[in-house]
Amino acid sequence: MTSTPPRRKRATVHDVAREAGVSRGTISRLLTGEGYVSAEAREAIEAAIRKVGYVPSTTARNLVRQRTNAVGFVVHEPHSLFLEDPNIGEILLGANEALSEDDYQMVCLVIGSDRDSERVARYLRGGFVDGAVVVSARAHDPITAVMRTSQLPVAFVGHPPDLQGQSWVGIDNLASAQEITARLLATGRRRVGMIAAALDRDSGADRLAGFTRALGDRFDPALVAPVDLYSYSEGAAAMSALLERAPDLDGVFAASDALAAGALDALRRAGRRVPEDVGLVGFDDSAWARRCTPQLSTVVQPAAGLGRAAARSVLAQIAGDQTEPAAILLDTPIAWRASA
Amino acid sequence: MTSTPPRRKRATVHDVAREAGVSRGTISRLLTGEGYVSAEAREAIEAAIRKVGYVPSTTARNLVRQRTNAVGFVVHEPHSLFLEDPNIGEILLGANEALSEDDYQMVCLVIGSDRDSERVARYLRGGFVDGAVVVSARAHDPITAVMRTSQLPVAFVGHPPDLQGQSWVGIDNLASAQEITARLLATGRRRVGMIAAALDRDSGADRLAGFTRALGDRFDPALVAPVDLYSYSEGAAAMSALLERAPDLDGVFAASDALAAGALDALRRAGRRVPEDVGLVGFDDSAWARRCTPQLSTVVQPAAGLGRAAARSVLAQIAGDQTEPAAILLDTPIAWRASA
DNA sequence: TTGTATGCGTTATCAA
DNA sequence: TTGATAACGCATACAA
Repeated sequence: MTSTPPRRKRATVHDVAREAGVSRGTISRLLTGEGYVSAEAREAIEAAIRKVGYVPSTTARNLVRQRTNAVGFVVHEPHSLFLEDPNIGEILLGANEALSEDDYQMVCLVIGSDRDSERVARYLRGGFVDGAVVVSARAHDPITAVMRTSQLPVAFVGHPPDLQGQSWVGIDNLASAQEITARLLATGRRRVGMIAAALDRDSGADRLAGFTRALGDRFDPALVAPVDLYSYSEGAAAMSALLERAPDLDGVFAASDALAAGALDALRRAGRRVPEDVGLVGFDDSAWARRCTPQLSTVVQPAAGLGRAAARSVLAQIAGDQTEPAAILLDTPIAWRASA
Repeated sequence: MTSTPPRRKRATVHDVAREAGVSRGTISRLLTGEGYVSAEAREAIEAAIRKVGYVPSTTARNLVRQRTNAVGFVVHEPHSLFLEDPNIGEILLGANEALSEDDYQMVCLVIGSDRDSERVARYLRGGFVDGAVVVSARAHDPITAVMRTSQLPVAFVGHPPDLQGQSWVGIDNLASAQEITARLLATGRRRVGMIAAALDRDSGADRLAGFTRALGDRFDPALVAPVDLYSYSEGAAAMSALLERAPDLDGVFAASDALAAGALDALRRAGRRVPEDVGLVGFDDSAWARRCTPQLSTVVQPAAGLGRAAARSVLAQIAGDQTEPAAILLDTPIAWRASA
């Protein structure tokens, strides 16, 4: 035995053909399931395949078929958003499920830097995939432009503001924020604040708008604490700041459950009881919501459903069934628990 | 405007050649940076490329070059492990970073079903990637066998028991579990239990072994509560069960921070103070650890480092720099905080 | 039912 | 410095 393994060259149809004593065409027909292959030919081929250890080259097949049966799942990851956002994992699983049903391979591409961004763009346009699901894109992300100019079927989860003529799926952030705020007000709270986040994305801006609308005349801009990310620590910090500015606060709408969880701890540290002194509601119904004590009242975001819907849209576009760009809105029930 | 967009066929080198009035060879040399192309040729080509909207076909390029400059990142996802395990995200990011530095594209493939498993196997063996990082594989996962028979460069994060002749990176679960248990004992605890998880993986089994070894004669099997997943809810349930069996418990080692967080809540509900009545330590130093009150004392798992090391190993194998299978162990310092 | 020939869009080799 | 031409490994239309 030499120390370097022989690293055999991979076997090709050619090798199988020679071994089985048939032509390459016959083999191809067998593998693609086109039919028209005799029982004896089939057996000879199958034996030969095992013997030479043949595995079809997807690359070559893709080239001639002009499609890959793969769909990209592109996730932007500005500052570990990928880790903090509990929705992305669910969206990914939902998309994978839908693609898997049609025997499409999901390839997840994460963009963590400008360099990644360019490489992913090359990958997408280079014919590696037949379409893409893009999640958590922000305004002016280069990938948005790439998807516009390339002819690739695409569906966005959430819609970056500069979207045009492309499909997206999402929820009605404004309406659901308005609804849960109204519900919080209905418990008798008089001084209600909000921890807003990611105002440069539609989700963030719309949730704030919904909050504002629900409050109407009672809206007080001083009771809004804007932060960058939907994270636990930002929630705690914002809550402390809010309490400092308005000690008489008796209700809070946090733009995500992670923020709410942070806020909850900050409230506890400040000696406020929830829900007795302060009513608290969140958004997402992520794992956070049930983990908190008391459990959070929150807007249920159908994350897996979003992934599925986006994937299905891409598949429909690939199949030619969906030629017009579509906007799909999914329902967002409210889970009313103990925090308000 | 018709309702169906014209969906132009993509331009090829051929088109560019005709437009620029040069041969395909010259274009190829320009694009691949081989040199030997005159200034005027370059300009003509660049103009032509813009005009016809040419984008090189990665598929065709891969076929002739016999490599893709892509590396797979395979993650098994039995029952939403992907969502619960905070390490995977970090590992992924670390791997992506290392691959990105060498201008390799990371493609993340998630296996959520048997069907996925087969498709991913095809994808991997079909020449779609030059190598793969495999994370959280269990014993007898089909993918492990696939990686063995295919000649693909691979590095596992953690090592499934039936690994042979393949590289892996990990931590010394046994030693670090032993160390933190000893440290817990050093605080004067006399009745120390453990919440063990995922005993069918090396990580889970080794952590239990380390715990056992640290306790020596004092080890009492009745104080071990085994669960399936490293999850918050399993931790809470296991802690309750443990308290029922052994009310005099004064110390707990949870096999992960998520478990510890669940245990913490269960302890609190049972009226036990941490760390006064019960000392609690975890494992991972994930976001959970700092989020708990009190913050968890825990073993620091270098998740991003694991991803980087695995990716580097694969890159080295692709480059031919690493011909022998290697086992790489990373350090695991202990973060001693307030929970014990 | 099978074999043959051509094409998929590149890169690489060699003359020119 | 450039241009023809042969791979790369497979699918497929067509002839047998």
